[in-house]
Amino acid sequence: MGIRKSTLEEVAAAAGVSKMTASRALRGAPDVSPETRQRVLNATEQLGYVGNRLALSLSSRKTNLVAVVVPSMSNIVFPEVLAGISAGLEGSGMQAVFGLSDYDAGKERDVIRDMLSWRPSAIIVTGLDQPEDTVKMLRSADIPVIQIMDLDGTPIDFNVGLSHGKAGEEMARALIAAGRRRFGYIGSALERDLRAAKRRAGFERVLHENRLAFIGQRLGDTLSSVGLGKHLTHELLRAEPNLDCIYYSNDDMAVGGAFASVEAFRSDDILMAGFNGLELAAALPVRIATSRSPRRLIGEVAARLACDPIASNASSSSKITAFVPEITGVV
Amino acid sequence: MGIRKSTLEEVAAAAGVSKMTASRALRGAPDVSPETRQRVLNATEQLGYVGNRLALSLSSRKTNLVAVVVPSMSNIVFPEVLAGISAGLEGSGMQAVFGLSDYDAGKERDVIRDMLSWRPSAIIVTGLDQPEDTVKMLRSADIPVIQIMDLDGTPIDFNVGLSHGKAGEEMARALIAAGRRRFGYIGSALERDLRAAKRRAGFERVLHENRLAFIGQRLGDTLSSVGLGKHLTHELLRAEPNLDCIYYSNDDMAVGGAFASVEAFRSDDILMAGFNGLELAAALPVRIATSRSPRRLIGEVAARLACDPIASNASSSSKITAFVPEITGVV
DNA sequence: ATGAAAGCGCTAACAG
DNA sequence: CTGTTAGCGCTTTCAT
Repeated sequence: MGIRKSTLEEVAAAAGVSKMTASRALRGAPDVSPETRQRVLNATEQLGYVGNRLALSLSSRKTNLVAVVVPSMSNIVFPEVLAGISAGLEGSGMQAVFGLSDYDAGKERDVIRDMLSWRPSAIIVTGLDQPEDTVKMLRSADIPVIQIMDLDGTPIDFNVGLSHGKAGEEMARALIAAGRRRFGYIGSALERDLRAAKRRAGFERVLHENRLAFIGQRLGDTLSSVGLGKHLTHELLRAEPNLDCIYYSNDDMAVGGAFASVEAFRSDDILMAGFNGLELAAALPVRIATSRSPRRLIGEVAARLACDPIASNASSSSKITAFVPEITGVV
Repeated sequence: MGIRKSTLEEVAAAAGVSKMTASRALRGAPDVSPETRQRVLNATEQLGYVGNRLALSLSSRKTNLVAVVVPSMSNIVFPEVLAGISAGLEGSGMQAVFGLSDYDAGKERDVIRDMLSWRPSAIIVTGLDQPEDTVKMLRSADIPVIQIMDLDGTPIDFNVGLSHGKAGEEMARALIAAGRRRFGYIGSALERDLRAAKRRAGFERVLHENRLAFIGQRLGDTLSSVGLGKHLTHELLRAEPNLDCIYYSNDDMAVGGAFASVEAFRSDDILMAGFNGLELAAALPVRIATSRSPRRLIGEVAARLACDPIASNASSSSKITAFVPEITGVV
């Protein structure tokens, strides 16, 4: 249904040439006489011809498709990555196809298998923690695999992102240097959001190095959100009133924490620290600390690699592109 | 490159059957002997065979692809629509392909043309204000066209959304009923965000009916954001200190306005009103008014229509699915 | 500069 | 239950 549209053959007939000539004319091949080309173009216009990429790709054995798998759409971070990819692909003739894993390894495997059946020219996946069977599938696809966001692990092929372990460490160092000592932690679904778990681990590592520890914490089990962050913060502040800093699994949660601190009249004596550097966080009436993740840029770089893995790779000589998040708002 | 993988023929050979039998076995056709099926499955496993959907779709003349075009990814609203679509498609065997228009009609046309070349089974586009040539292209694609989000206009085929004109009207009525009289307006890029413009027009219509008008306004020219809303609010409050309510183009801007009101110690005597009903807005330490748009649901309904336009249509008897946003926070 | 033949990997439509 | 014959709409390759 709906797949029935005019074909190259009909265009060719209307223009009084062969399929091949029509094909060449449409693709702008050099060896077609100007008038023939014009006749073909007219016929195309006339019939409202739209090429069939299924046939094109099957025949030419290239799809110009980039498969992209991200865990979620309900946090603005991944849409921004996708926007970056979309921008990075612009003008390259490549098309992105997106799939969602919902932070679920099994679902991720299925989605990847599904996308591979379209024979994409490259695939971009989030994180480095795919189970072995997924990795095997990715390897045997025999196309460039670009793992993004995370750097803590062993990449399959290309890798663009940042070390979340180090991001947690650096944030802890900055906060301790600024004089913070009584830390709490608030996060959620860490068994699914592995990057948030790595940040927490890094943070805790530095606390221990400094003979410190989280005095209290609250862990939600639904996905992170501003409302959840606010709720858990109220709970934690009630249980542990003398914290001077709370580290959150991300900025959404930290913004909720900031709201809670305002409501509890604690915004002056406790600092909330998150991760991502959301636009929103910068506009807040109270200051929060955060590490800015260059997520849009990560998307653009990954897209560039997907377009031309050879050239992009040659120029950088390494298959790993590492970013270091910038810390702001620590006082 | 990369498109070379094992084929059905190889699987069939390895299993000692014909291509057709292998094909039937893999698709779970009823008339294949259990042992034959097992042999085929083994061969599939062995070779790491992944079906080629290009060939499948070309041959069977159906793609199970749903094309989706949204204007942007930088506002959480559209990712949520996509998540809804993704959820609504789950289990149907359909796959969504996304494209971005950047709120640009020309780009939208190109993106749509591009997507149509994949011969999708249905297409979902945002809004009702496509230029004529785009509409013509959509019509001649001869597949279900589902226009989402907006209801104010003439749909091509299916239509799922809400009336933004009425949403603006209702918000104005509610605010006036609550005693608000001195209104300001803050928005941005209204020549591109047509739905925001429709809300503003509806709002203004009701103001006029009540012999009221916007006392002051500020219009940004970049896309809406919390930071922009905050900045423009500070400006407007300085120029017009005695407003008692500001209507914003959406919740992002209104949240910025709420932050500004806190910073200006005006949060008790002025009400900020937006549109969308963001999760964030509900967690704010100050109250804002908003109309909750059922964007995720719109995505799910659209997806269902894309899967089975006949059945879905029969049950509702109409090609239009209208939602009415719920107003909250008006005081 | 143009055309004819072959085939991409799969399924539909018939046989047996 | 299984196999055979034709394509799907395009490009590739080789002629002319």
